[in-house]
Amino acid sequence: MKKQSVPTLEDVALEANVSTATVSRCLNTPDRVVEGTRRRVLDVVQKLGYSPNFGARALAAKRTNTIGAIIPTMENAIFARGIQAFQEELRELGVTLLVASSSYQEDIEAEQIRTLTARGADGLLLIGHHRDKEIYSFLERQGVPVLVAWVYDPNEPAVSIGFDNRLAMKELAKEVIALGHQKIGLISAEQKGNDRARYRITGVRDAMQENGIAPSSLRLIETRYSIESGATAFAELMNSPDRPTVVMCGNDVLAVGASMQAKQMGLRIPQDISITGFDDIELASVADPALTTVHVPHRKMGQNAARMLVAMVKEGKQFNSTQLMTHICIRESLSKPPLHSNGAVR
Amino acid sequence: MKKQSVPTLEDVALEANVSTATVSRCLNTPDRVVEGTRRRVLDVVQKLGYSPNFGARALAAKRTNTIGAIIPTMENAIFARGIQAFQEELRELGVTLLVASSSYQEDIEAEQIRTLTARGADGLLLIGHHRDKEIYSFLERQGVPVLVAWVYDPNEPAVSIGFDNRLAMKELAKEVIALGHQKIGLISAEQKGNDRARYRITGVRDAMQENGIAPSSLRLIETRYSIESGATAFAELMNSPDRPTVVMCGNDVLAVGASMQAKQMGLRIPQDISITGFDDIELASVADPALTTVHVPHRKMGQNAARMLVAMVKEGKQFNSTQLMTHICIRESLSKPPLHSNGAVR
DNA sequence: CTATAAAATGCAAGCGCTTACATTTTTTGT
DNA sequence: ACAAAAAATGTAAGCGCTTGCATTTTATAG
Repeated sequence: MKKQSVPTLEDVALEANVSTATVSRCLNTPDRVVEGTRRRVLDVVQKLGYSPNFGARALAAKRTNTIGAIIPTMENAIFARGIQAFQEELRELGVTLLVASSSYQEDIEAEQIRTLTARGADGLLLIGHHRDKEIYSFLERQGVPVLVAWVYDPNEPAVSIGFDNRLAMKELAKEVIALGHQKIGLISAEQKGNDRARYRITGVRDAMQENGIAPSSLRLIETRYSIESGATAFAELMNSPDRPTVVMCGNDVLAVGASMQAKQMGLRIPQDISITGFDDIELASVADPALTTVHVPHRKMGQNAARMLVAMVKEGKQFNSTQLMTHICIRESLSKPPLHSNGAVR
Repeated sequence: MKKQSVPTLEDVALEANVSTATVSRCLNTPDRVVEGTRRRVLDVVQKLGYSPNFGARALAAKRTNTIGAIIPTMENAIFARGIQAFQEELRELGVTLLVASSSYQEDIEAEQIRTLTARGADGLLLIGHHRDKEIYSFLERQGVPVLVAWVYDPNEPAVSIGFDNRLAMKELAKEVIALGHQKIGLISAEQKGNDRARYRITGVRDAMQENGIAPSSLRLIETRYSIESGATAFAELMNSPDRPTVVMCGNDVLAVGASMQAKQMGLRIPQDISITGFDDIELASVADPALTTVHVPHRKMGQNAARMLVAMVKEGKQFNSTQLMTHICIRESLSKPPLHSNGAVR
């Protein structure tokens, strides 16, 4: 007949005829216990199917070997690869990852931060700098180190690992402009609470300014990240008077949506309309035509983030923000504007 | 000067001039505390930035209001929508979701199950039935209810919510065969440890058998779930002698990969080759041509799963497995086989 | 073989919270 | 206005684990 309740350290200790302290040591610092005892204890652990209670452990030891990450969404691939790499590296380091998503909503993010902190996350990975000051001070008070990813901005107080979104987008925009495009459409995520989106928009504006293109030549649409909304936004852009000759998108998902819509409208890419993305996720290279986009070193970012954060947590190490480089990925969806492209069709 | 350490219940109690019990009640059962006291306490909570320690709470209360889910991958959209809905519904019910991914590896899944259990997950959502018996008995011993999703199989001991993968795929295959296809290619996920994949393959086989098609007419390739591997597998299928006239795919991601590869090879879909998917994720309807696939009610599954699991946890309720219906989504990527399609091209 | 250092183990005090039960305060009925 | 019932609050016992310190055992040296 099975024991009714979950076995505890004490059950193991009793059965193995040692003290709870010894059992604990067998589990946490096995080399402080002599071979024979250890084997005996571990056998009992096995036999009883003992599994330590996390809450009690966290309470007593004041650390959890857990790191939390809060990403805006799990619904598309944008964060998937980076987080996957992050998780893999953490595993190597013996740390568990807890992921939560905020649906791009600040209040939900704040709640998730509290939840993960209360659950004893030793450190937190957050996306982007933008959030209430109060959250940062809360985390500081709790003694939970934070690493911001997906952006690099040395002027922000929080330490970050990522890339210069503004610069990356600016480089791409310069490329676009160099090809002769003067009227630029831009489909972006909503700027509110999303500094990556803001940086990228600024990047386009900067490139335009540097090339003497009037800011009014930019058609900006903000929408949520999904293939479908990319398609809708694209249609809107195309149906406006004085339509752009290129549609730059805040990420690859939007760009794929735009691209599908273009085909649907009978527009050839890039002959009739150029489209660019951002991120270089798998989708970008398999899309037809393959997307010109900005390559982001997601895996590298995830790996480094893991190492940094663990060092911050375990050794109290301080880091400076780390910049990773992006590069432009020229593929088929971008070319010169069509010759007589001054205005709407017909 | 700020307090050095994280404030505890006791700090709040002292400052508010009440007992810790009262503070605890203010937080957990506010209606058992009189208005004035409550306000005073909550003010102090606010002021001190107090946040309850999860471990201590779990330890004392023996529940965590947390549910864990372990999905095979976060890398693509297959599970995203269902899990998103699951999470949203849980939020409504005041329960937090913890997600972990197993990378389709049994041992990692087992580890994650232990981790989440030790962390005090009150219940677990798992994908598919297939896993070591020992894991089930472990969970039973720990008193952690499990709900299996993405499959419906009343013959399995674990209670599940999902659809009949075999039947769904069989229906689609029957449709395919009815159009005249005799040589069928099938790109599947690896069967090992993935009962959904196995069920789906069986579905195709069943449909073939019912229609008197020799089992040898099935070309099966197992590969991992990614656009790229879908493309590779498709190429392999096309380059084999006696190539199929239709390529059925274990999911939409593979199908999109196949579709891209087809275009690359100059094959028209569906005139030269038909392709089908499974899941009906967003990608399927925006793909060009739009994918004929099996629609799975992901959101509904997620929602119901949340309600069931919470009822199991909170009220100890027992459920029978629940079947959700899928339906075939006929779109453009499937048609009759080309007229003279007996063998390789040329 | 004994003295001493080192290694192994045990003891017991919390970690921060919830909750049954005890006590005090407020409300209600007459 | 007073007793009894109800509501609010306090007291204190754990929940299961880690860990500093004390004690016992084993290894090492003379």
